[in-house]
Amino acid sequence: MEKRESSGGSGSGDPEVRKGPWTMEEDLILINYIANHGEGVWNSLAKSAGLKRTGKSCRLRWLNYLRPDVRRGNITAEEQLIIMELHAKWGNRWSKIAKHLPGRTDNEIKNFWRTKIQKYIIKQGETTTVRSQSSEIINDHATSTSHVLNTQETMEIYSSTTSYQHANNMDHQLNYGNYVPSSDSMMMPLSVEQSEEIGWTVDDIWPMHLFNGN
DNA sequence: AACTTGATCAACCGCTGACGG
DNA sequence: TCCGTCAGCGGTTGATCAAGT
Repeated sequence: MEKRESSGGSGSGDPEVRKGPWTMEEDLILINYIANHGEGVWNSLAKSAGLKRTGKSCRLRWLNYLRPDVRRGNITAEEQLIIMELHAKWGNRWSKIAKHLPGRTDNEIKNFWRTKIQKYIIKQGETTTVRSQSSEIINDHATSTSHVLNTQETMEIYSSTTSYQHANNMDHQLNYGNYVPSSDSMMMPLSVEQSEEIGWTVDDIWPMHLFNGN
């Protein structure tokens, strides 16, 4: 990795371009700048803000982490159902899937799929018929009733398909955390507990940026 | 307690399509 | 039409942490 600067014309030739994890200071600069000037052309934004980052990096950081409407924390059972259903329909169109999960990013959904679901499916061996099959069943449950599924029910649905028959084994891997059945559960805000173990979080930054004036 | 292994996720890379000159 | 720039997307990597031995 890191053999050369980013492609696609969005990279700068600047040898001083910073890479790697973002610092709190960088986050603050980016948040403040966007709060004052809005999102714009990312390359010029990065320069104007005084960040030694590529526009691409700034955009990614903003979209995946700093945006105020980014919802962090565990993927709920309901969200998982949606992900599986849409993935069955569209495949790896993560951004498209993410549009149906308010507050979730394509990166997050992609990671979730790869680390949880795909791994499980690979274990089961086959995939193709699985998706449509589970999708149909999920559709039945999700659209024909107003009832919101809880974790147990979600797993039962998966278990009812031949290929997801061991899905109960996922239970210990999938941490549904504070899933709260609600007609609007997709919009449930992130709880404090969900991010408390990180040294600093976006929650720390947003109030700070407000106090920074502007 | 020390080491190994596996899981998670932020961030990067490379590609593609849209758009404007 | 061609070319350069940019945003956006999907795949991949690597750091970190937790669990297991």
